[in-house]
Amino acid sequence: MPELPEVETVRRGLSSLIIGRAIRSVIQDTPKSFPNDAQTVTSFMLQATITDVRRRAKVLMIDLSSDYTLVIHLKMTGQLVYVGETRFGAGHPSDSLVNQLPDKSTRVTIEFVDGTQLYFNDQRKFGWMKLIPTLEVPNMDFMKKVGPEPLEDSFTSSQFAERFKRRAGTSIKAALLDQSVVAGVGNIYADESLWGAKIHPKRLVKTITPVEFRRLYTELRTVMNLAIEKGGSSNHTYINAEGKKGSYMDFARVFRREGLACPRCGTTIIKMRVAGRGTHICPHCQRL
DNA sequence: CACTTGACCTGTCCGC
DNA sequence: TGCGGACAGGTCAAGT
Repeated sequence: MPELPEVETVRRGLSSLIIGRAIRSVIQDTPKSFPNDAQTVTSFMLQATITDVRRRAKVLMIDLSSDYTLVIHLKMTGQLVYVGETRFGAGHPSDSLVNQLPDKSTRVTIEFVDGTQLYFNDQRKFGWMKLIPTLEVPNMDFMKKVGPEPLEDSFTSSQFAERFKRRAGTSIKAALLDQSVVAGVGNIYADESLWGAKIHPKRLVKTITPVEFRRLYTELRTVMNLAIEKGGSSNHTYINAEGKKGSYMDFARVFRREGLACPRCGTTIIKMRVAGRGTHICPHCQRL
């Protein structure tokens, strides 16, 4: 699923919902989704309290009072959904999504001492959560190689352009999706920002001009900030920590809009394959 | 080293 | 209505 804006939306939701709660029990029904052994889970999760919820790139980190951290990657179809006191309550009819959990895609259930639950659901089982000493998290291979956060105030346009030099021979779309170049960009916001910057996704990195890099930097940040404001993008799988969908797709300009008019020039948007991914462009605004 | 492709999984949609 | 294949918002391990 989730790219930076969706993961950030989940982080914000979880932050307000689970910090301060103590864990009563953990059910891991697939080792693939949660590889730690039961002994480690018992020792460092049970009775521990959630102290913080952080994000780096597309990875979530739930810090525990035991000085361990649950590191979580949702990959394509992962969800973290909190079901609290409102289960069967006024705002949630008994057939609503959160009242149907756990379901067949539930991989991990964390129950808190107050009786509320956090579910990790993942239809395709690509996602994972791992329990790691908090101090070890920065030493994970992923953390060591991932690129800078694109929405940090300190991240400049010139740093952005500089990061791409290592991928000079590949397409701009493949480079944008490379997490070691810039953190958190996935298929939706790659397409949306390339459209905004009027750059064809197959253009080789080495042919992108400084002016184009500057436009791409600005568009990427604008699109991602808007997406966070709208609670992310939802297909049939993505939901936030409260089980609700995001509305960015109502604002998307090319992504999954093939056959519709480009909002800038009216040309019909087409879908193609770039870097092995479905890719949406306006063939008039974005030329090779 | 840089680059591309296939693999990991399950479910859904589309064409025959 | 059934079946095969392509495809899905992500990353790795392989291959060239």
